[in-house]
Amino acid sequence: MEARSQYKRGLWTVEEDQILMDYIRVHGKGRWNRVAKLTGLKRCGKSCRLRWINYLSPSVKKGDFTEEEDDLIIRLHKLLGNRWSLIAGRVPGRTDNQVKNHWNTHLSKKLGITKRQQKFVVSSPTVPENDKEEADETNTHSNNANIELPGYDSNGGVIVNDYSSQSVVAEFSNTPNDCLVGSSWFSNDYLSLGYPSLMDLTDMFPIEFLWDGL
DNA sequence: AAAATAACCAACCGCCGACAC
DNA sequence: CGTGTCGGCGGTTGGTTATTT
Repeated sequence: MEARSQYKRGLWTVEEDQILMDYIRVHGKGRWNRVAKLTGLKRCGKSCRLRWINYLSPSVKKGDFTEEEDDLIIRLHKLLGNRWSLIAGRVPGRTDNQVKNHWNTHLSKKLGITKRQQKFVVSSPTVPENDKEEADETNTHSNNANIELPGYDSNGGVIVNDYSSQSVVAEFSNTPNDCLVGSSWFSNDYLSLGYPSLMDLTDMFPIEFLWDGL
């Protein structure tokens, strides 16, 4: 058991960075809890790992996000929701922390998205009244309650299979109407209003499958 | 110039799943 | 099967910097 007080917290110094980089040069990545033991660095394994991944790794791109990166992140977030590691995996040189911070401080404001709207509720079979209203506005020409898609239930929830045991019915907040996914399977009707965003489709399909639609 | 407020972002926290024993 | 360790994730905090009053 690690005594929390034995480890230093807060911002990393240049000296600490150097120690960590030296360790990784010799021992490679991983086994983060050994760093403190082998180097005397007073940082816990988690802190070391995070420092490497988010800052020290040569693959990390520093500096401002470009318009292209912004656009990519926006599209990916529409597709994946708050799955920052998945999004970051598609934005070369950016970490999940960078993407998350950039979204929360810049892009969500730019798009006028509140935190509440970013979240979705799992296992709730009901649609919030506000969302229902918005859904109706955006989809007056169809009665979506009668539409059933593979993986969806008739209440507008999506049945998310984890391929092992249970299924859960997930409920989603609205997504913006302009669907950027090419496949007709993901037409606007299914993306707006009470219908789930594409977020949990990643639980049903490989990311590569969804990625082709971007 | 100083205080108050907002914005930014690095780092921490709690939780979870995989794995070894 | 239970337990401990490790790595990974998303949400949140808090320190620093920039801007406003």
